Amino acid sequence: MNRKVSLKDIAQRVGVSTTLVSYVLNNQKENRIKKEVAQKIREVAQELNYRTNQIAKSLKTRKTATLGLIVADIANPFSSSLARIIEDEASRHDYTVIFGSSDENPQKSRKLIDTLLKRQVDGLIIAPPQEAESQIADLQRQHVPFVLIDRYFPDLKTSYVALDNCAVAYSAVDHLIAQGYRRIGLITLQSSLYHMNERKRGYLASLKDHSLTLDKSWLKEVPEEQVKAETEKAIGDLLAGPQPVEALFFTNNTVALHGLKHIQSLRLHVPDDLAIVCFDETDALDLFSTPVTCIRQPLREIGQQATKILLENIDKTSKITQVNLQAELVIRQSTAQAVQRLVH
Amino acid sequence: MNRKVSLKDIAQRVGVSTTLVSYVLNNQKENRIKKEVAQKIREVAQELNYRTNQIAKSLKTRKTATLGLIVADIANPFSSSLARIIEDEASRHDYTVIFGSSDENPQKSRKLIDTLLKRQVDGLIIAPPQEAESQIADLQRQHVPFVLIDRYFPDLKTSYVALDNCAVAYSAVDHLIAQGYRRIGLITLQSSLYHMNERKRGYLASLKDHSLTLDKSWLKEVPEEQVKAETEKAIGDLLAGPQPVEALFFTNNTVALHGLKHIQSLRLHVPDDLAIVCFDETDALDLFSTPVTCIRQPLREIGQQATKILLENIDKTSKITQVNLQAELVIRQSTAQAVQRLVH
DNA sequence: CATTTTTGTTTAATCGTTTCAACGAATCTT
DNA sequence: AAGATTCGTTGAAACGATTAAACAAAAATG
Repeated sequence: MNRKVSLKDIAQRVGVSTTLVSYVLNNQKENRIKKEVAQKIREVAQELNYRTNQIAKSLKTRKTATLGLIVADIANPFSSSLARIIEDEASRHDYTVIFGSSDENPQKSRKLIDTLLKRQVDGLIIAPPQEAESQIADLQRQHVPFVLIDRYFPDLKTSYVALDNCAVAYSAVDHLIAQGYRRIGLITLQSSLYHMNERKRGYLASLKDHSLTLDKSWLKEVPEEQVKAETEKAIGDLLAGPQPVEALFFTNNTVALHGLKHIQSLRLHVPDDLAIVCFDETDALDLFSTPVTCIRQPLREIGQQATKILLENIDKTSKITQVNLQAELVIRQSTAQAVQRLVH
Repeated sequence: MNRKVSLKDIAQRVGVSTTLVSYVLNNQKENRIKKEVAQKIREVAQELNYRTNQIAKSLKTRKTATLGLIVADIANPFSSSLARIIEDEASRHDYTVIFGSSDENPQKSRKLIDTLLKRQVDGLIIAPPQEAESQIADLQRQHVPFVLIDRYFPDLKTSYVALDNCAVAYSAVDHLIAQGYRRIGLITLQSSLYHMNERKRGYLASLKDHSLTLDKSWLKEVPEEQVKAETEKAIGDLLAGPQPVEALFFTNNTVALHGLKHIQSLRLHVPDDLAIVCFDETDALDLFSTPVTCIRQPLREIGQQATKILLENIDKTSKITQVNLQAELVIRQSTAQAVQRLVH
């Protein structure tokens, strides 16, 4: 095919050295270079439709102006919304983003990190899956600039931007109790990840602080591989028997989506038959019959902070920044007073 | 910081040339190289935690093993689902993906294309925005391998993977008519894009073929910038007056989402008060009170075909491949017989 | 006018790979 | 045993940019 236009091509055409062309196109040594020559170089560059070979530039400068982003699944609205924010933030600083989905799988995550580092990304933003602690520790050992988002490992001194998951889960359950609900179920993902367990911890702590007896069977952990089927089963279990739960707390958007679909298909009335709180605010929730009380994560803040911290770590000295953000409990109809419920 | 390990480092450590190290690590000239030396090189590479500098390799080989992906908005589930499929497909061939969102804006799109080409991506997968025809023509002139997805320009002889939008829109309206609906409204985006107009065309053609008089006011085109407010206004208009529409056809997921939310808030009963068909099947639809009849795009097929065509175009001769896929009309409760409706 | 300074430009090394061509040594021909 | 092959390895030139250092030519200085 037709070889791409290089500095050399422009240099030859104008009759100068590539150095000069480089200086002109990078606006360097401006006061030194003759106006007419600079002008001519720019004209020819334009005319030949010259485009910097960023690969060559990167090799020389050891900077790719590229960030690597590893999320659980780019098709999940949580990940893709975050990706969009990070893209915009990166772009404002003339960085581009290479991404990959780990599927919550540590092998994939390791492979992705390797691929991205081979490509010499300047830094990484990672939502690490389970059992990725050693990979992250490796990164640190190799002095790779990175920031964790959404999840982190409390035993590792790394930069991260995450929520105070325990606190917001606590407040959600608090709210349910204040609304008069007593038998409150939790449906969460079976996971060793800290952030998920923090959500569980918040739930348990709230129940305990209100001296509510906890029925162990109210806490359902569904395996990652069978979310839909297992969530449906969990709901069935929680509603069966003489003492069904009065409220349900879903700890992430996947569980929530499947759960709500199932509740819909069971023709349960929310909140009359069952009150609902969801972690994560997604577009989908708006179509549910009853407006759903949910925990709104400050996605913009997470994405922007993560990018900011990473960029700082890239061109300055590497210091560790840990950001814990507050999430907001958005109260809607799905957790209306249990009293009202009785009036019905 | 600590410089990265290079071939040279391994070569020095083993006491051979970088050439030999390169051969060994790339599994070349295997029959020529002494087993023990190869073994030793591999050991040292492992020990030093060597990672190919893909940038240097790319400069030399003129291949980056990277695809550029330009979508309208990675945060939109349509785009992100497609992105995920393309990611997987690319990854199977050891390619990675750099992405960018154009926001339906030709300036952004042009800038993105430029950025990605500077980074020497081997090819592009693009969902082009309005007024991007000239950019695409430029790409063609520069012999850049690319494939358009979702949208294309009928006047341009380029590779693309898209739907037969007219046909599936026609069949959707056909279905509504068969179900007994006569006054059928369309809410679409104001756009010069061919695929959007094809959807409109299918709607009009179906009405015409069934000799239904078309009230011009049934066709609402909402501007991209004010989708929510304008969609709500359009629904208001269509339902006002003595002859409100009996059915509504939304031509994309954004309009559909806002539309359904509004219908929900108006406490309209679907399909009794209003039948609904949506373009695009998204998770969100499942939470709507009535299961929604919708047009399911073969996303996997689109993503896989696009990637396949692009990869073929990259390493072989460039030929133009145009793929028109059929979409599926998934019939659900939201378009139940109008007869049933009257029985109520 | 000789010297220094400034101006405008170029030479050449470098980034970390790949890969062709060349090489000496060992082995095979005949 | 001399020449031709094969074996195992290396030298060196790319790829396309950046950039420190060098360099003439012109201008300023005393």
